Amino acid sequence: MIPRGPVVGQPGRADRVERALRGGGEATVTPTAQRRDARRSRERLLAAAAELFAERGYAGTSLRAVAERAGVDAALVARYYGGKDGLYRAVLAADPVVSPVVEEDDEGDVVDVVDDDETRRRAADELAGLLARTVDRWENSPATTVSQNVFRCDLDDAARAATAERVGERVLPLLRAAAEPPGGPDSELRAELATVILLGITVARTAGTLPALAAADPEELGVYARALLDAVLGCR
Amino acid sequence: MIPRGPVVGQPGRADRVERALRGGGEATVTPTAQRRDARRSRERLLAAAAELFAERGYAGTSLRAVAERAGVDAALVARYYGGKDGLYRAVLAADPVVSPVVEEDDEGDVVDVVDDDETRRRAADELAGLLARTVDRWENSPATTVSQNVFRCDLDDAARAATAERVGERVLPLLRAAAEPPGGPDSELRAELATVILLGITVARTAGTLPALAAADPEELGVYARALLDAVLGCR
DNA sequence: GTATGATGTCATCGCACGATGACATCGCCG
DNA sequence: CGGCGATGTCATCGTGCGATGACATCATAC
Repeated sequence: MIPRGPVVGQPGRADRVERALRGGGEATVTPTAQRRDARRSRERLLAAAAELFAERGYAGTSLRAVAERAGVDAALVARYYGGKDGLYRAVLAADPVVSPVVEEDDEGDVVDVVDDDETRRRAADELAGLLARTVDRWENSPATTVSQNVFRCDLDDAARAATAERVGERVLPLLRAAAEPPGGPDSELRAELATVILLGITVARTAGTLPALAAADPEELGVYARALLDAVLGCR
Repeated sequence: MIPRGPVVGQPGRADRVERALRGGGEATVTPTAQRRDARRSRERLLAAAAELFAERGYAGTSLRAVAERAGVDAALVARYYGGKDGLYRAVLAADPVVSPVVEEDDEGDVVDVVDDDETRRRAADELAGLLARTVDRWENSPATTVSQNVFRCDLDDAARAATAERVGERVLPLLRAAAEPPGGPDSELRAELATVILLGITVARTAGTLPALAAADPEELGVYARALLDAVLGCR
């Protein structure tokens, strides 16, 4: 194709109608209604990237596809995340791994905690909660990128480290605390084996290669998962 | 770059010295010594592809890299396998998933069998054998492509079907036979859960994101795996 | 009203990839 | 010897990708 110079009159055609419609009611709260909202663009890019990286992997996901799903121009990835790598890192950093613990504190705010100090005391309760959240993910949501990454052998060092960090924050503490005897010789190995069980079921279910697993009732699956966790963690 | 026509005198410089050296001793058995051996080229391509697909995944593996590792020209992939897809399918079809059963029959030939008829009768032995072969893989070899694919969510339908077929041939029959009661209501689900445990440990170990799992002694890991298989399959 | 920084859009660059076909070389058969 | 099919080699094509910078548009400050 022959290179053309800039074209006048075409770009950025100032959708005043749409803008008037969308920005209508909330002028004082958010003067910048829909368009020209950097935070919104960043968040939409992050959400679209989280979906696509989980569905198609890093190499299989193009920035153009992410931008299209986000309804945003692909060049904004470079502006807000520095490039594909930065976007991927942001996705890993925001990955919940398992469904967040949603509790309301005294003021009614929603908080998401994996309480590291009290875990040992309430180990049994916490384990049951983790299992419930995992079963919840089996019901509703596909496996996240971090969960999948635990079983991916093609990660570079940075991605592997970020994955390990997220699993270490979100999953391992509870399982470590539930391993009996606490602090025993193999407690770390047993916690990681429990991770393989929980996340392995999650990921294999999303992958869909094992038909009975993909079709199984999540509650029934939870019963088996509980038995397996007890077997490896030594709870009874 | 300006297109150039064919260059005379350069290509195919007839390494007579190397050929004479390598083909030296076995003229009658294999007249075509090293060069010009289609079978060898095919096999080297397949072996290199199996390594690289397992290390870097499908999208992360280039045909040029496969050809380089195989010591072969990249165009031969098209000739012998029709393209990248065909090469990948060939790798899946040849994937042993777990280390092959090596037995010697009466004539001393080496055979690799997963005996489907006798499995039920010898279920316990077979399960122990499968576990031993899996532990052996933990000692020596990285997880194969099929094993990894059980936990990959970015497969197309053909790759998923091929993966399911290989797992169904090589792993599931033994675990199905070991599920108690045999043919019970959840035997299929339990066999698939056992697959997730065995292959999940294998793949996560190769992935290297969980440090204690990656560093664990294979024999000790085998003890835990055995307990988990017993828990889900109902053997005791 | 105008200057300025923030935000969004577009065209294009260079690169790596898979695929392809033309051509060279070899071994064999008559 | 001469033809021919099998095998190997090379150059190149088209494509899609990530990255980049020039430019347009908007919101706000003054």
